[in-house]
Amino acid sequence: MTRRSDVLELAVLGLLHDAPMHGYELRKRLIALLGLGRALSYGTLYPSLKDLVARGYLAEGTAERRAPGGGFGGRRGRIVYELTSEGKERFAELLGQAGPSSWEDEQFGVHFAFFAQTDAVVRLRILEGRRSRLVERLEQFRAALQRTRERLDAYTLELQRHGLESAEREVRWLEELIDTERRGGPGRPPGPRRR
Amino acid sequence: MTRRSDVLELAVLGLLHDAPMHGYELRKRLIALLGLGRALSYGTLYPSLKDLVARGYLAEGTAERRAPGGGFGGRRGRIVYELTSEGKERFAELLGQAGPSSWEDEQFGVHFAFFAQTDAVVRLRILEGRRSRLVERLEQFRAALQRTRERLDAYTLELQRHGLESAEREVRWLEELIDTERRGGPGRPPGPRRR
DNA sequence: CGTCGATGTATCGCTGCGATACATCGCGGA
DNA sequence: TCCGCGATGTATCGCAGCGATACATCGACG
Repeated sequence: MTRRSDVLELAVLGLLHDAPMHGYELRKRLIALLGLGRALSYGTLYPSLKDLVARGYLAEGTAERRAPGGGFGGRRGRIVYELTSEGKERFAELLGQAGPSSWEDEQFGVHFAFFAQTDAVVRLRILEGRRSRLVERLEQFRAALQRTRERLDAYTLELQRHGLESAEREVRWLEELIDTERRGGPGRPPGPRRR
Repeated sequence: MTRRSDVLELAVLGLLHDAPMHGYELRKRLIALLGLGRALSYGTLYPSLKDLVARGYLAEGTAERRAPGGGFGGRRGRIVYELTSEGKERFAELLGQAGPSSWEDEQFGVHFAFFAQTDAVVRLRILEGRRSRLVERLEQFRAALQRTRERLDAYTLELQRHGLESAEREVRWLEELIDTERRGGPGRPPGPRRR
């Protein structure tokens, strides 16, 4: 499962939790947040927003935007989306989940992005789940490589080597994060942090 | 542009260039080749194969596979796909192209995978195109980060930092490849290579 | 005053992904 | 002996969502 819209639900709720926004702005933030190379399409975003409104998690507000000269002016004003209280509950609920879906590729990024608002126990569970997921993939990959090594030309071999190295580095990064997490996390250690 | 099927066209042609294969096997190889985390669906592969057959690049051969005991046995035998001579020409044509599409994310991987069969000039052009594409992305990313740095919490910051570092490493990798390429490439220096 | 690029909302066609169905094979265990 | 199960294998269907496009307003710049 884990449709694109699932990722979107958490991300949108999270972004709007900080401040109300309209679609265009939301889209830019989402792309930055998710590190999407491929741009997120409006054909994905707007239907998703409509769905969230229909489910009662978002409210649409129309911000007046009239031409200084007046007249009838601003037809088609911008639409500002805002979290309802149900939306806030839903966000908290999603943040509390730490199942397999939380550490699949795309979901992980979003969950991580909101770690500052996430419970420490959940954070750790997600990081560890993600790590074992990656390690598992790594094993499989190494095994496959082993089986076909002698059949490969220099370029293919280099490509595989590079892929393997990236994956290993990813695991090491996670391990450091887990370690930091266990001794208090980067966010809020006992003493208050500056700004 | 650059639909999934475009990537598939080159990849399929390239894999079948080495040896005829049936769909199931082809799919496994494609996934390994493209480093696809998300599995390539048959709903993508089979229609694509049909299209290639219709365009005359592939020929379908049915390999008999009857039960030892005989009988009517092998209904629905496996279908072996094989490159036609037009297919070979098409493959060579695609390998010779070095346009922007060759160094976009997914296309680049496939092109790289067949570098051993690619002309040295084209190889270099693709590598350099890819590099400047990545550098460009990097710049944008850095600028965006600069603009929002102080608004970010520790976790988001760490995520961005990690993304940036990965991208930088990717560029360095490409630079090494370009360098190697300029002094003769890993594949075929003057002397002949074993096997 | 014109126009150009950024901001902004919205929809439509078609690609291709996930799920599923169906069939045969070799294997290990009751 | 034969049953079940997982791997091998071909095939299609629903529908999510991506790319393209249309349309409108804005500020900036010459």
